[in-house]
Amino acid sequence: MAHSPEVTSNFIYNIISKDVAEGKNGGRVHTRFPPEPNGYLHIGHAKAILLNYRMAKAFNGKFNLRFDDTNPAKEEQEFVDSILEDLRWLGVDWEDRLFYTSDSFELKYEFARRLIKAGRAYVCDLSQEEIRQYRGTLTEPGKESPYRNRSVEENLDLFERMRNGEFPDGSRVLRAKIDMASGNLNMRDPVLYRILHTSHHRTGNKWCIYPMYDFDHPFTDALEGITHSLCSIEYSDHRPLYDWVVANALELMPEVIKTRSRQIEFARLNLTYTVMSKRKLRRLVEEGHVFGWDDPRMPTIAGLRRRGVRPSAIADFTERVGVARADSTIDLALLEHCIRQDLQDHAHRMMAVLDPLKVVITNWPEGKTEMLELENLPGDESAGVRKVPFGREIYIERDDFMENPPKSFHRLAPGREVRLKGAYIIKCDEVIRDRDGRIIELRASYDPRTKSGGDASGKKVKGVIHWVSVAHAARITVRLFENLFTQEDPEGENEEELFANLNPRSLTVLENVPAEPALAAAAPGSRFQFMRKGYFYLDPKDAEEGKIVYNLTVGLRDSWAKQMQKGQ
RNA sequence: UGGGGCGUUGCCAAGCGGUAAGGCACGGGACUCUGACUCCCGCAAUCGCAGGUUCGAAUCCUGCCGCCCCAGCCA
Repeated sequence: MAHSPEVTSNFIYNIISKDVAEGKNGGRVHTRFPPEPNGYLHIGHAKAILLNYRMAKAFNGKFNLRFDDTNPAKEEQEFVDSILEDLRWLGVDWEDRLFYTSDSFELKYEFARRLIKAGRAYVCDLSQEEIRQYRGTLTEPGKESPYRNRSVEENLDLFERMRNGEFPDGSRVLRAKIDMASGNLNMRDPVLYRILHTSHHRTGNKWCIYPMYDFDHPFTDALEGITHSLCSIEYSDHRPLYDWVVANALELMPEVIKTRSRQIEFARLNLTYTVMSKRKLRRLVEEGHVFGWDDPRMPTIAGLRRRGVRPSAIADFTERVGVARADSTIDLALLEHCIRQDLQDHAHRMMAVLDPLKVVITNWPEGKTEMLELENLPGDESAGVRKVPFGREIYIERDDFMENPPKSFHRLAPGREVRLKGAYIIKCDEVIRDRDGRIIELRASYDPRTKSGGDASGKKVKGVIHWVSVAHAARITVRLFENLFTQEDPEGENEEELFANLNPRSLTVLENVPAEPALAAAAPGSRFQFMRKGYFYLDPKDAEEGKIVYNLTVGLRDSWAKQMQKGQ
């Protein structure tokens, strides 16, 4: 079993504990995940999703799913569907609480009206460029809009006419009246509503004004009863505005707003050798560097799923990376470790030879086939056994043979013996070459006394290698993957250089790979360990077209290869 | 020259005034019909730096240094 580490304490858990102990919001805990449907979810989102979900669970609270669809120009149904699929696959449960921020546009409109009546919001006619200029800079205060002191009546009238579609895009906005001299730019009369004559994927053409995130998000949190609104660190600067909106909602909309929601920020996940930015991921897809959002090389949930990673591995990983406020980049090796550990006790062992070299066992009778019994999962009898055909000609991996091996090499070499997994011990007698000197075949002899399970020979060999019978081999396609990026920190690279130097070996397709017959008969979506190679996943998407394609999920650790590398 | 954050081993990360958890990576060894898995052992005289408070500081105070984020009618 994949064992989870002790749930180490984290600062968010500590904050929530304290809030509960103090009886805030009646001691309730209610979290949410608020994706914008404008892209696919990636493993960084998984961290956020599971953090929110776990916090709710840990305190016997609730978890909502809410699509943040305040910008119709960027959002699409395709992404809503993919996000839903990914979340279900991850195993989070929002019960009956699937919401869209657009569900409450009407209430927000009313809230905006009350803000106007309270003299805390106004319609501003400044152009986008003027608003920018009036905002000031990081070091200089802004100046007040000339429209800042319009009467409540005029503001109410103008705002209603904005809603009624009387004004073109960009001509007016609704702004909060806060503080143009604030050191925090977010507080310099932030825009609350803008005019957008764009059809929305849910509300159609009902609205032509749409709320901004900073106005919508805190209100919606409070409306849904969210007690702890977890988000990434770049929103820290927005917290005063978040609090401003929640406080006003509580005061001005007491009939529907009861919760004093609180925002807590944490550092987003970064992984070595991969990018998490939505834009760069989109670029990989749109420029055709990968097959799609679900390409197994992508760090998307869909990509990881298609690679063969199980949700339990992602859950384990997101627990192990921890939660903190410091910027960090997690070593890809940790993810790979979690994936291997998760598959270790589940994936049945099979044999396939990725880089075949033929071996003829000269003392094995021509035409004779023996059905050998192999365990599916050594150490776990409940996983059962299977029959694997063995014959006179077999394939072994080319690198399991060395003509002039160092003494530490435990595999096959001229005059040396090795055990064929689950079969017999063979000795290499002869090396056959083509006219170019390339090794094309080995001749070997087997020792009949050494049959696996009943070896009476007393022989001890160091090496055990996998094999596939030539006469019975099924043929499969195998896809091997390497990182898309060769740089450890691609996010920190110059983007054009980054895309000009993508790893040319990120994908290797091996056709006609000899494999034991069971691999061709497996159900789509099956996961196996190809012995001594790695974990592989029978691609369900290709299976729909009748193709048998195995994707590499993650390779096995290989201390021999590591040793060889060191020697060079 | 403004505001908000962050700095604990190669990478993460506990720690919240009482004398540096854990994981990954790495090195060594055992075991092994997967050079996998598993199991042992090793891996921070020190917590960005410098002062100060204290019997005692990674934890408190002061000052430096370094890194990240913010000037969308994006989220």
